[in-house]
Amino acid sequence: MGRPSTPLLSPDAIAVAALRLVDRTGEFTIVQVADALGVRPSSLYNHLSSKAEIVEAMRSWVFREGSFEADGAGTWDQVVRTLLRRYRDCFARHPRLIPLVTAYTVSSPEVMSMYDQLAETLSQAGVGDSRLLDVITMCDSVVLGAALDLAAPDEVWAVDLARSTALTAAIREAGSGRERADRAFEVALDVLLTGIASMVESGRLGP
Amino acid sequence: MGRPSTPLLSPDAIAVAALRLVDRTGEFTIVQVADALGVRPSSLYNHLSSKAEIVEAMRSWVFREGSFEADGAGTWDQVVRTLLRRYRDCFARHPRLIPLVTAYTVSSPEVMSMYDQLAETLSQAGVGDSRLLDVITMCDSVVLGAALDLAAPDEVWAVDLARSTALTAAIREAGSGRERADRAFEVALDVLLTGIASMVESGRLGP
DNA sequence: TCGCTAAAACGAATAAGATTCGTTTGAGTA
DNA sequence: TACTCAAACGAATCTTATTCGTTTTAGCGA
Repeated sequence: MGRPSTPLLSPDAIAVAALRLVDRTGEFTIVQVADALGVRPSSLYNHLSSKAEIVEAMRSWVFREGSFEADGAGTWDQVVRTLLRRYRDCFARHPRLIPLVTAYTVSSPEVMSMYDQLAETLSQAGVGDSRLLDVITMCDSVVLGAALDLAAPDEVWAVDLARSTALTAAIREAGSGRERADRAFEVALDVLLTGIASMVESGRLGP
Repeated sequence: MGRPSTPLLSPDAIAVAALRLVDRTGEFTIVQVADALGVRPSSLYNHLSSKAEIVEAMRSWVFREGSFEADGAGTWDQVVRTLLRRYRDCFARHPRLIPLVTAYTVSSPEVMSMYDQLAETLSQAGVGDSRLLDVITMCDSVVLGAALDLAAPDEVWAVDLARSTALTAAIREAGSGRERADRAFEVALDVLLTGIASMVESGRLGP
């Protein structure tokens, strides 16, 4: 015991270990994380000072894993689509983490940089300053909502809960699980961008 | 002590007491709820069998508080707007509850009935069965996202975190707090319904 | 009206979990 | 070589949820 020649722990190492537990079981405890790292629980506090900070470290790690660098290519709506897909992908890789991180909703720096690119792109597309933040907020809503959808159990869309014929038919038509959620997100992107384009054109998102 | 002539507790009474705590402090413990009701903690377990069930009871109560009965009047898009506004209003009345209930995302019966009305309305508006659930999912995303936005601290949109001039300007233009979130939601409804209408018209949401 | 059952409260005990703190060892540095 | 600080440990603590057995009494059938 005592200080080891090479450190056993680091915020990232802790985040990754915790993330593995969350991916597998949907939750984690300090003891479990410590065990996974071959270390005593109290040792974690030399690197992160609360369980909430571990969750933050997980969020940060997950967003660093996915890249938000603009590849700038294509029309404005293609750029927006790409950015939002990448954003959602970060969540999609770790669905069980979603309930933990949406409970706080603190935007990490990585996400802020995506907001920046979103702002530039939408602004050039003709969205006025006075509505820009509202539109960005909606983009964020769509992604976060899609993430929650991803985390939700399938039984949310159980046929027997539907009363109307329309909903019953809709549920039957739709697939299930991941594929359903993926398709729904793509449709949401279509609706979102069609709506923005149409409103810009008619001047309703002007300055 | 012993069984009282008139019961001190009920799931609703517990939910309301817990909700008051959440509204005030953002969290609750079993002991606090029991204290508020003038009762011992273990007594709660005669009515609800876990803390998670208390959260469920709160969710249920909050949705019963708001009414989703269709007033059927107006064009299809007015009906959808009304439904989604009421849905969001349920969350908006108790912003601090949002992080607790979005962590689970189990749809209560009350919400299912709203889905039914949404399905009927959108179906008659021309959304095909094969895309209907996707569109409903998006509506849900927009509302849940807006709810999370409502629960988020204002500093999410801190000017000094923005790097691009577009985002900086946008943040300056936007107000703050509740009014900002409310306006963003209205814009989101505009974009959402404009997008749906446009896609229906061009046949991209057909059967 | 009597007696049975089960509801609804209590109180004590348990157990899990996060967090603190003092201690130990060894790495890096003046 | 000595000093300092980082990083691990282990024990202790404190908060919370939850369980279980007990008590009292309401409601109900005979």
